[in-house]
Amino acid sequence: MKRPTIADVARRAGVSKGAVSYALNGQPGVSEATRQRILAIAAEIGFNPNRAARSLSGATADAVGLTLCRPARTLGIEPFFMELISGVEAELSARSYALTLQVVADQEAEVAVHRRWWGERRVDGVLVCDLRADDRRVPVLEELGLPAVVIGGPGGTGRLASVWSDDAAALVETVEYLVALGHRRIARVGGLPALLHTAIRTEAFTEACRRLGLADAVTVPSDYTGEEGARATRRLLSSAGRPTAVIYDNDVMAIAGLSVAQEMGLAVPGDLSIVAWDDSPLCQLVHPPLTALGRDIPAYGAHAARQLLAVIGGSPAGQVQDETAHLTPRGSTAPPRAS
Amino acid sequence: MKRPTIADVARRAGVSKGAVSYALNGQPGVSEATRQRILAIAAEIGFNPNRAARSLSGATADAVGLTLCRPARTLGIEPFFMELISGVEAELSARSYALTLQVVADQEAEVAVHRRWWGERRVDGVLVCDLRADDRRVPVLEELGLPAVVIGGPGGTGRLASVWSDDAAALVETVEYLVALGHRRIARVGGLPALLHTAIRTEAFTEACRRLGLADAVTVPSDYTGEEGARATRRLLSSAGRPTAVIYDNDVMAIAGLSVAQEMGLAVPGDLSIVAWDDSPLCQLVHPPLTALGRDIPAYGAHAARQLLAVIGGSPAGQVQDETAHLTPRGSTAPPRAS
DNA sequence: GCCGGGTACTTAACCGGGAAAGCCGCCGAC
DNA sequence: GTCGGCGGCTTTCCCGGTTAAGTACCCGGC
Repeated sequence: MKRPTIADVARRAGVSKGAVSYALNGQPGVSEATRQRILAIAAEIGFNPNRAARSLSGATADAVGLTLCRPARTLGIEPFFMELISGVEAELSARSYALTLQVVADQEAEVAVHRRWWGERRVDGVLVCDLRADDRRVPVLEELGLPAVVIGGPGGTGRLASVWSDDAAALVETVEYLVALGHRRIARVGGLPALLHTAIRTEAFTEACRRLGLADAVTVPSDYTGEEGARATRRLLSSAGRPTAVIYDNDVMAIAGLSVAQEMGLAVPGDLSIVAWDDSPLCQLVHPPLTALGRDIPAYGAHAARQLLAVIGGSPAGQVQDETAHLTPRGSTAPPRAS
Repeated sequence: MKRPTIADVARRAGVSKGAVSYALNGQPGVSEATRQRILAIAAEIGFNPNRAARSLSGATADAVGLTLCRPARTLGIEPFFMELISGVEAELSARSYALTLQVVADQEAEVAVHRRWWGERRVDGVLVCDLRADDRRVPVLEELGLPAVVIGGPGGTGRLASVWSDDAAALVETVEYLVALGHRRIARVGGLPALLHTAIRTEAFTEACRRLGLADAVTVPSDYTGEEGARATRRLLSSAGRPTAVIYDNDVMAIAGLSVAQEMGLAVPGDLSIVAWDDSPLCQLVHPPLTALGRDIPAYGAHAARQLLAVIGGSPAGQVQDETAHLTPRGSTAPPRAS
């Protein structure tokens, strides 16, 4: 089945391909009658302009790129990315932009992909996830002049646009809530230490605990997997002066932590309160349901996509603050049992 | 920052762009010395051939498409798709193919996307998920002649290539295992009834139960969400002659079912055995850990991608059978308590 | 009756590669 | 010494759109 070109439409309409181009793109230069005739013929034979030809003369690829730098296992287990992609996609497809996805092994590979995409003009811009401290992708993107929106921050995004959420505020709110319940020994199981938002959360946690006069604010680093979350929890719960509340940097680790507590004979929330970051439906499926810090991730993705399209369109790079995660108290948090 | 073209390389090398093209593509027609000089210059100035220009003359987009037709919420919660994408991506990026992703609302939209992609030559082929009985996408793809690989089956794929896994065999194995443990009342919480693999599983379940002489093989339809899984479980466990074992079509529903059982005061596995389909890490995070039917999903995706590249390359469309899911017994299954 | 100006087109150049065809100089064969 | 053939290029055209520049025609005004 061969695909019709603009020349086929032109021939059927008895006009030149220039006229067809004007008609299809809503440009002046053809009469209304001719325009309608051309549109009808194009629809009838199922004409779609060849994207390559259009890109070649127009210099726009009508596609944006997203690279994911996580191993397959943690990519699958975290609802975050798929929800983010849904949101990004909803925004992009409404404007007929395509999303090109690439899973990479490390930042080196990611930078190489960015360079290639830009050189090939395969994408008009990229979305950047998992920002790190002194992220090497930022200077490269600035140097290339490749439109980009960083999903994360604040800070560390150079002159690039970004969409960020105030994780520090959310964490402070959580610590204050736990302290209000009567907790004095609060620990945290953090995400990958290399990621900037982990550092931001750790800093905020430490600071909030000090301000509220809590003894030691332990953060155990982890990698978002259930195994690591379980291991970290075991370590915390086995220590002398074990915490009465633990905050987890994602829901999977929180669920693993809940299991460990139960396996060690500790009642949740009686002996241990648990708070999860990322309020996926999983939090409501376990017993007790988890108190969680949640926000609208698809909307986050949609905002990032919208901002990227704006940057591609020439708008100045801004730092857009998205909704702050809010705490939904459920059955996993309660005042600590008097000991 | 402007991007170098083949003409820039040619000028620097003091040859024509034809010569550069031959040199870069490993064609005969240039001396080895010239080829090396051109390659060095291209690398030095960071030349990448413009993908649009190459597509325009070569008629290949070097990209494949994947459409996902699920609401954002269930997309996020199911590790399946993200793992599948990881596998697809690994295979594609090894061959420098890009993956273009689109999330659509329904099959109508999906067909429209396929037509557009093909007309625009944006992709060289597509992967098709969530096959339905009498799937309307199949005849359209056949008519368009768009290379495609269906992820699912067997059956219903027309003349399209497919990669499938023998869900019926896996389900039979599971039923036989439960019967061997002593269960006589087994129920199932199924996935979306419209999906072909749900129908295949339901058919196999009913047939296996009849063959083994089990009274009634109830399948309660659901939609893969935890809420629906919980509701279905409540219904099953409230009925007279309630089942002693339940098989769930995904792990999220199984976890929800486990919660419901515990909330109703039933011991798992003492009063109720639970088997989950899709053995994600979540299955090992709950108490008791779930007996699950698992297989290597990234590999499944990689096989599909490899087959699609073969079909694009002109190989005849074949039906490739992938690994059958295997049962990993864990703590959620045991002989039923004598009642 | 001729000119100016707008409308409705056509023509042709261009985007950046790929590749067929052409050209030139050199070598060996007869 | 002349011709064929080949290596190593260059020239040219092509892919399928967009768009600047050109053209034919019509209409109104003076």
